[in-house]
Amino acid sequence: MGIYEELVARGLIAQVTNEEVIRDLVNSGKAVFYIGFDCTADSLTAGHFMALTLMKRLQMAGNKPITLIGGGTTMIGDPSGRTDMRKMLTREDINHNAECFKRQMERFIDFGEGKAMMVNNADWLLDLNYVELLREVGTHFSVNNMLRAECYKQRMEKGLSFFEFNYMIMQSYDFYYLFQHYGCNLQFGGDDQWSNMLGGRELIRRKLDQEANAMTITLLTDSQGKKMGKTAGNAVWLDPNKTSPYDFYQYWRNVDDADVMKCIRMLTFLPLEQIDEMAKWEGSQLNRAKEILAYELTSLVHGEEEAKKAEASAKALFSGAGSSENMPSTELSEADLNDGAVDIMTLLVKTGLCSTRSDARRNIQQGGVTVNDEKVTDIAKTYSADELHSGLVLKRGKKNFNKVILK
RNA sequence: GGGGGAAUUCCCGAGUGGCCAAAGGGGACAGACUGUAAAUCUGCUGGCAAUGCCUUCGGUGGUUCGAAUCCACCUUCCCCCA
Repeated sequence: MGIYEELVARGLIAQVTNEEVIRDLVNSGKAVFYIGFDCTADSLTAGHFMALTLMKRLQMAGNKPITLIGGGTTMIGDPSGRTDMRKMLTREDINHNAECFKRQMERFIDFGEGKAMMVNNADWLLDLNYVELLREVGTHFSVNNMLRAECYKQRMEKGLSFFEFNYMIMQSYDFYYLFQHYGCNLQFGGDDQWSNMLGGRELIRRKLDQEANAMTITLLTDSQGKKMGKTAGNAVWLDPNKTSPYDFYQYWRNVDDADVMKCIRMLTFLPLEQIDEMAKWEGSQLNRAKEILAYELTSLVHGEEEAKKAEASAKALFSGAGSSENMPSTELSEADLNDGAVDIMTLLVKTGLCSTRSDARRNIQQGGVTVNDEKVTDIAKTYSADELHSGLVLKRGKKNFNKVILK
């Protein structure tokens, strides 16, 4: 089985421009492909993760990945699939974010001699001359066609500025540029990028009369059709300082039954035979599958050691087995004490378990808070320095823990 | 360029002078049930030194005892005509 067939079996491929050509290219290791990443934040997210693993899979099959950092395109912001304009970022922010991306990507992709490349489209996009670009590139785009593109559909109702409308042209230009300078013959991207990618393919055909291809990756959605990799609108980050390995682990540990196998298939590197075997599991057995998913992904992103720690903490918290030493914790100092003690609401807020004191009060009143496995019912309950010295395990709800300790 | 409309809390959306921290829905959170799942039911959802006080209805200023609600200007967006 070639790598292309494996990608299909894993359900990773959404759309392709020319299946035969793409299959031959990747299976023979002759693809030079790129995926673009716009640096809208200072860390990659779980959403980017699938693209990174795809790069890795293809690289392992002998193909050459080009990771494109969108230092230029981020100046505009992709309107695809969005109902409002992105916040404009300054050049400094973008450069900073690009640096962060770079460091994270190096964990996944082997950038050794000739094995992969990293480029930044700021290098060619920012110096483009407007009138020249219009003459060279603009003539090849039909506004009529662009307006029909799926990626602008939503925006036709809410409004779309000319500024953002140009995003497609920038991305198309990237492909054209990489094709010419680095022999890049394939572009990959999220399924929401399809029209942008076709734009590039079309530009290459019109200007150079040559064929370049594009393939989109299935968007990882949950059983309700929502994009995965987000909790309450917040991204699940790959940066351990923004999303701790424990939280990362928990995110995957908690996916719906309906989504586990899909995630395992699409995101992990486990052999397909093993996955097919697991696909037969049912009911509470799926819990085991979730543990595997969470462990595998945490291990890929944060390393085996962190994955083991996260798993051990989870076991300690949920089943009583294992140690609590790796649980998220908060250190207090004497300065946090008031008359030698701290009240429960302060603790909940200090540990980040509750966002405000009101929030803490509500949680206590609804019976959602325990300390060392004892339910707290009094919002004025206080804990002495002695108790704090030996450490208290605070729990909000069923899944949120934090150990407070007074130094 | 001309004409019309809109901006409300996390989101959608009601509210057109005091009864408004603001209906309803969604989401989030907590409880029950479970398998750290889903579905269902219940509660809850601005903040605080809390039978009260403070901040919030695009922005600034004004009218009024009192403004999300009225007036002026500004900003942004949408629709129609050019």
